[in-house]
Amino acid sequence: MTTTSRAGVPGVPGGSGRGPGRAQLTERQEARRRGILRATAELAGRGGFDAVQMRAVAERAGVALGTLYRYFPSKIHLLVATLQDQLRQLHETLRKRPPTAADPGARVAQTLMRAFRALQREPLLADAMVRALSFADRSVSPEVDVASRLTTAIILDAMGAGSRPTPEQLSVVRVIEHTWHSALMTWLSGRASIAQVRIDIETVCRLVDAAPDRTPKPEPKSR
Amino acid sequence: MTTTSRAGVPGVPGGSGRGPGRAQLTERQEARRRGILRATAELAGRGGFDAVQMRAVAERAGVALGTLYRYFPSKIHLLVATLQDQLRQLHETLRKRPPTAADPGARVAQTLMRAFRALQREPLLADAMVRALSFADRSVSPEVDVASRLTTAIILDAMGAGSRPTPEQLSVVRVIEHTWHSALMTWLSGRASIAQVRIDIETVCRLVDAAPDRTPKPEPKSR
DNA sequence: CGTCTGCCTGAAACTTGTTCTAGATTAGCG
DNA sequence: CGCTAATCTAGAACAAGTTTCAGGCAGACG
Repeated sequence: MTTTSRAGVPGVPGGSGRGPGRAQLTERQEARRRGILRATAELAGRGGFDAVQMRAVAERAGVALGTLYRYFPSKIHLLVATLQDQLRQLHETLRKRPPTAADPGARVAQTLMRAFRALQREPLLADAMVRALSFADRSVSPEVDVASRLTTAIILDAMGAGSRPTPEQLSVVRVIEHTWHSALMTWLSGRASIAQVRIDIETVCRLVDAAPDRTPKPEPKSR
Repeated sequence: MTTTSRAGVPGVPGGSGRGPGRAQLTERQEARRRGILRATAELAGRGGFDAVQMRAVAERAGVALGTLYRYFPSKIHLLVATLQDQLRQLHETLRKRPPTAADPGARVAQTLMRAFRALQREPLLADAMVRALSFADRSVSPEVDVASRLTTAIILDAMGAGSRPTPEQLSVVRVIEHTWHSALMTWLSGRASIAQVRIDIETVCRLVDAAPDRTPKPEPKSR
């Protein structure tokens, strides 16, 4: 249970003797991986977290159960990878059609509400991904971190914070992210309405305009 | 799967023909319930979420597995009930020694940091409770709602918002709660440091002092 | 061409949450 | 006291995530 990552044992298919960095997959392997993620998204979209059953994913993707586990060491890893996929798509879309509001805070709110509407179109898929994200333990930290960084990038883009956000701004972004995830969860579990989620998002986004774009104090902190 | 709550079938021991409200338990049953919760907290404190295994809880509490399930219809229910317990204790403690800071926002931050330090003393118990809370689906909504209301009450107390908080204040409290839960999760999964959690809490608490204590419109709400 | 190493398959096994069943106990009540 | 309904116990059974194993296949390399 929660074996974390094994040392030298092949984790991802191609991850044995290759370089220590990103394991790079062959053509067929890349296709297999995509097929697994597609099967996952389909199942999740139809029945939410519970419908994403490892045997079902393997069968639908046309791979053996053991192979599925070789690509994704747990159901949580699988769903977090799916989330990463969706976030990358969203980031792409947003890059093409950026938010239009004047204030940075309003732009962030607009962006998040757009994402929220996208999730409302596939509530069961959203359920699966968000539940996985919040259930993830330490063994999934690296993957969750990637997802978190993607979300941060999306919010920073909306703020127009440029390439060097202040620590102040980063704190605000973290708080926005916290609110976003948690508000989403309350909506998914039926304890908050869509309107309430909007209010929460707008409330927390007020912090953005209160945070200075560039702090006028150039003192370097020692960590 | 996720059978939600059955209609007339006995859910809690005493919940068959009695009044429609809270099922009230006999002496022995109340003791049994407490014993189960104690066993749960002990196991959680020693090994976190994974160590709270239903068979182990039943054995340690000296009840049969079926009985455990009669009292708490799932592992998640069990852990959320444990959380409710802890929140009630915390609320009690805080009532005796309220935060001392001058500004409402600072008082809230002080209160949450005190709670955070308490959790740091039992990180594995915290892990179990928070993971359960965030993994809870619709079938646990009522119980999660109780926990949420307890948290809200604690924060409102710290704000000194009196008995009639404004909708504005309630939104801010919800956002604080979101941040609190999510920041806790990032800490528990090792993706954020204690210092970072403090910063996030302090950041979000800035919203408190920006929200009006009493809106200048004295219209009474019907409710 | 033959071999070798690593990847993939199919299937069984194991773990833990959850459900079910049959019988023993208990509590309330006439 | 004896009856009845609810509760509790022990244990099997089931479901889904995860692990393991024996063997097949394919490309790399001599």
